[in-house]
Amino acid sequence: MPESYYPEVRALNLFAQMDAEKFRALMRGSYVQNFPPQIELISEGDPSDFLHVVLSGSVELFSEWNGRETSMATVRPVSTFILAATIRDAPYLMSARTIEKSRIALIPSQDVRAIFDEDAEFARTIVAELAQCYRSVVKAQKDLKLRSSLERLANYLLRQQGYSGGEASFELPFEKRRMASLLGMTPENLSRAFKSLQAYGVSVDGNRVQIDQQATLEAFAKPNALIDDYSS
Amino acid sequence: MPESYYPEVRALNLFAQMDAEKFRALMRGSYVQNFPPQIELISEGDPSDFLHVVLSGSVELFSEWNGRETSMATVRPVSTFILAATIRDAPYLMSARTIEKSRIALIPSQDVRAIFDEDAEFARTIVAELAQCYRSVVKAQKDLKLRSSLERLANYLLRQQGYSGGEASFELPFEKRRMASLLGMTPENLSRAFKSLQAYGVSVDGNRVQIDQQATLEAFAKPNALIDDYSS
DNA sequence: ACTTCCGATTGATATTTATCAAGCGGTAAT
DNA sequence: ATTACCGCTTGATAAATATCAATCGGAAGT
Repeated sequence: MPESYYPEVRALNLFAQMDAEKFRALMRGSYVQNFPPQIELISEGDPSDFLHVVLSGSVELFSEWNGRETSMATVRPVSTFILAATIRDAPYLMSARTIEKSRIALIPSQDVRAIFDEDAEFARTIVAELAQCYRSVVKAQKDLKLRSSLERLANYLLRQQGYSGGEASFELPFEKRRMASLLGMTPENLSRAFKSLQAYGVSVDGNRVQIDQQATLEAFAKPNALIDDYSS
Repeated sequence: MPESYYPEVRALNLFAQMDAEKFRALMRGSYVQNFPPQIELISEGDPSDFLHVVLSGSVELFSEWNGRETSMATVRPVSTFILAATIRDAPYLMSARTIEKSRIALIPSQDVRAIFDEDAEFARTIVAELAQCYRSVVKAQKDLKLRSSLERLANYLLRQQGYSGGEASFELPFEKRRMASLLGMTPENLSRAFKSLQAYGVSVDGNRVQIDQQATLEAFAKPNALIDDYSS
């Protein structure tokens, strides 16, 4: 990786605290690349050669089985993905594709494992990141098993509203078909679900959502920190 | 914790490799306790004061929302639970209750975090265990989102068969109502699903399952290493 | 042996969700 | 400007799943 990229990567939480020498060692075998939209970066089942870090753009993690496909998560800057596979030196459980034009850092998995053993500060950061990822999936699973699709959508909208600054009106971050898959429903049902939420003061125009009766929607959605607060 | 318990805990993967001195330090503030069945050990939302290790018996992890409850996982010896909450010093996302009479080791979370910083070997083991947990939840989520309840049951039976040694006949590890919740369905539908699987050579008598047409069942279930192989 | 209890099962029905088919409406290329 | 495309929406229908009510049957206690 050209040294000009170092500061950008260095600024990430994952690398900010680590020893300068170790950081250089880690960067030496790494790449930063620009990818166009819709490029499949990794395929589930492949060996995990690189830890990936999204620097800009966005990436979708998805999985397939028996001809079906589902969206598992979206990764936005600045986050890693497939950290667990890297650590265990195990095959990827999910595939990844760019949603939009994205810059991705690729760090050889074996270097990550080696530096993990040498740099306690780095080890601590890695384990914190991994624990965070784990908790996110647990929350997603609770969302899936405890809520109907309408309840999932209502809470999803409230979360997005929070990310966007809390205003009554905000933009959905991507296409509705992708949202539907992420929420575990079909695009047709997502349409109908939006319609049903009109009763709670939700209106949609393209990607713009407006929540006119915040309290009413919240009374229906019953958001819960142990499911919906992705920061904790 | 009485020193007589040390060897038993020391034998666990999590502690086997760590420095003797550090191990003693970790044990000094710990407990081993026997619990009767159906005791709620922790409640979701509580602060994570102790890392728990199941030494014998079994524990159910479950979650609640809006008056509904779902089983998230079962923990069997010898495994930890709520490791991620311990590491992040964050509230538990799941509650835990004993299924049967169980012996549980309780290790103060702050000691785990302290020793993590001091003992690189321990850190490596912790991170491997955590990565394993993460991958398990991802597999569970793929199972939920990509498969119908009948397909989930079929694959569940094949996995249980594998754990039991691969014979055509084997025992289900616990009550059907708990299985149903784990698989994301109602007890009524689990009953009906078993009936549907008769067409693929599955018969059930109480907790004993018999698979008469292994190939037929597998052709229907289409088990996949990236979902069903919990060892990788 | 009898009763009580409780999980499992069964049947009838309702709800939720998916599928299929058609049409709408914006965008981009010709 | 026109056309083709594609994602979104809508309606009709089917399939999957849940709910409700009743019964069965084994285990535990009397």
